[in-house]
Amino acid sequence: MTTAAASGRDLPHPAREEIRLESVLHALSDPMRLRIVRELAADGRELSCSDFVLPVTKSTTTHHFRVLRESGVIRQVYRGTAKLNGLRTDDLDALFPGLLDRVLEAATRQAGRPVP
Amino acid sequence: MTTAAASGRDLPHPAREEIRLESVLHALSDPMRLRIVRELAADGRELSCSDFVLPVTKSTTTHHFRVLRESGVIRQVYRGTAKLNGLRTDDLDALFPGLLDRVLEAATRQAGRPVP
DNA sequence: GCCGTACTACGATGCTTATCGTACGAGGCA
DNA sequence: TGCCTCGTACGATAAGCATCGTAGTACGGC
Repeated sequence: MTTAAASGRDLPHPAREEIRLESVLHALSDPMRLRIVRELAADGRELSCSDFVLPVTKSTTTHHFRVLRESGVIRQVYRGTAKLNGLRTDDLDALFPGLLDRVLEAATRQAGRPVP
Repeated sequence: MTTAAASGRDLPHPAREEIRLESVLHALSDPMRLRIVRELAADGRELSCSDFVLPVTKSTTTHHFRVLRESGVIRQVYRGTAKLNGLRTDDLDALFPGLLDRVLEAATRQAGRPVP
């Protein structure tokens, strides 16, 4: 846990045992959100929302990040004016072992290349 | 191919290479459809629609089977008055190795028991 | 204190979808 | 042939959701 002194308010996340498989699958079934998750996985670090260049407006981006957070796929922490996003790999692997990895692998296969 | 003499018309299925990960995830993200898929996997055989006892009407059931077929998750074949449904495990495993198994495993874990 | 950046909240919009009911077609069986 | 079962088609409905634009809040830097 290197969540060193995240300044500011914090956002509602589902606890590990509240994460529902159906919600996770639904969150991952949107191309834009799958893309976000792939980039997060590829980078490994926590990224701010503005690190993502998506072909939608900022409000739509906010919406997608919210869906990902509320489904338990990502964790969001305010850090000053930025908001850092990280995959909840620990929780997801504990609940659904291997699932996230297979989805990411499947996405890469389908795209024919690793994430840009 | 043991598709022995399925009587009657046949239904439109996506070819293997047309199956999209997002569509599969979306198909599996509905509780009713995930339940259908779990029962199909648990049984192993091809089941007719009426083998499923779902808390929805028949038209809704038809709709869910159609979504599963059009996303490439199941294969449907008419057999007299019945329609047999089988998982496309071969195609799914070829495209997205391990994905279906992990989803099924995750569903079982979450339900706390194998499919009824 | 003021400004700019990062993100949010809210309302609108149009599309998708999960659900139902009813009416219909296809095939087995008496 | 006529009936029953299985499943479909179609229309309706209500909810969900992906998207946008605008207006607003929080925070860091000047």
